Amino acid sequence: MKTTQRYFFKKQEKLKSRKAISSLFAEGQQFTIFPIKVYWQSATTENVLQVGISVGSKHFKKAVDRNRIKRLIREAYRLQKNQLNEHLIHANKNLTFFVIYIGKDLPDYKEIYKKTGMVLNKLIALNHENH
RNA sequence: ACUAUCAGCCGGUUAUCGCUCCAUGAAAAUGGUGAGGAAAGUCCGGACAGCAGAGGGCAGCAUACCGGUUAAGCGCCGGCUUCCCUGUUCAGCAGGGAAAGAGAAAGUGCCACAGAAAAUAACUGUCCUGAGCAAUCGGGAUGAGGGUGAAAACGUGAGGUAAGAGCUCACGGUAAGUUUCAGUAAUGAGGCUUACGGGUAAACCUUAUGCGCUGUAAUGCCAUGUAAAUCAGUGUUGGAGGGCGGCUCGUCCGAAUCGUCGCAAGACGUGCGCUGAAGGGUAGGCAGCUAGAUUGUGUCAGCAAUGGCGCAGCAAGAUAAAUGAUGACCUCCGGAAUAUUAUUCCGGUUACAGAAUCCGGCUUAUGACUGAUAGAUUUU
RNA sequence: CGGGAUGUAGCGUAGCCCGGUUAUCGCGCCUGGUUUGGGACCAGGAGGUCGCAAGUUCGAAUCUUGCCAUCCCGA
Repeated sequence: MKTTQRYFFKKQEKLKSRKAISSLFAEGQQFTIFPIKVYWQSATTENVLQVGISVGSKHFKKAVDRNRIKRLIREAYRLQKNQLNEHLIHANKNLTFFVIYIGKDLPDYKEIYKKTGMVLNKLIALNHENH
């Protein structure tokens, strides 16, 4: 896979199954890098990486703000996920995780980019330990 | 220059990376496509879908000046009446605005405090009269004067009377009935008769008109399931239960029997109906799902809302839910410097806000610019 | 997407149906007393745009309408 310089984020990479999400909340592990909270779960079956993004409607009442935050996180994830993906291919692992924005203020793109990078590094580290 | 209202309008091009859907393709990929005036609130009205449909009565809900408009409406347009403001004038007229604008003269209730009394009025008063030396007390008539209050029993004047009173009369006001004219109608202008009985219906209510219920998480199909399964109660044909969605009348539907014991009545088991318990499965795909009371424009009819006809166009369909990120240039705005035309630099290019079945309205949120109308102040 | 309920002092509540005189109660708060001091107790007091706005009425926490916020239910 030398053509990983392309930064896709296709439908298959989104976490869409209602069942999978509820089991993730029930059984998955979690950590927080403010203002982002992550639930994650890994297994050693197929090589699949799926992610879901959400913003609580308690702090952001308007759909415009929620959509904006989700778009920013998605963009940041898209540009930085390749390292995580390569690591998973090497380890032959399956990872699903769910990102929740728990801050109260509208962030700007640079901050989100930085924090998302930290989250992904932490996920890599955690999976390395587990292995 | 400021404020208010109404109408229009939401920057453009391009590069890199990326997303939804569609088409082509074996695939890689290529091409096309992609959010508003409110997409919002869910306040009205429909379309569409499912369920239920022999009906009567009651209850419930909604609407409430008149006409038009529309698929429909608590919307919109035009008119009427009442009220408010402004101007002119002293009769009203003109302009603007508001109205949940049927009925209080069908009935019931309520009207705090104050006041004699808050709706079959009588504290003080006035008059007549009886008792008494007198002060005063008793009987009757009356509803004019008095203060209170948001509201006080048609108004003014005259007659009348023991004192008074719409008790009578003149003028005026309001309401009801009837009638003439104008108007499609609400209503207006008059005639005649009768009455004068406060407010509140966003208190109960009355009258008239209309109304089945549930909503795309509707609904249909497919997939999944030891599941037409298990346990308990109850009924089994003068009958459990159910429908006509609230109640009732009336009416209709409605289960299956068989075996054993017994002379029979009946008992037990089984099947079926109803109710409940415990438990199991799916919470995934497809359809519904976007071409329609459609959008733009011209013209005709109409005071207008709106409608007819012609021409051109096709304009999101996601489902943990696409329409994004970073730059560049142009345009526009603001500031600073050089400078008076202009150039350079810096900052901004946005408010409210994101489709979720689809339409027509209403309500609410909103920045900049352009145009129109109205208002007031300052400067010249 | 559809449906429903509730907003009253810092907190929890009554009053709302059927409008009326200074808006109720408990905890908390403040002041004073009691105590060596604190707590408890006693006495007194403050604190309310009744979620916001408009309307009906002589008069609105209460009735009506429109907004705002919070909470709940539904395949």
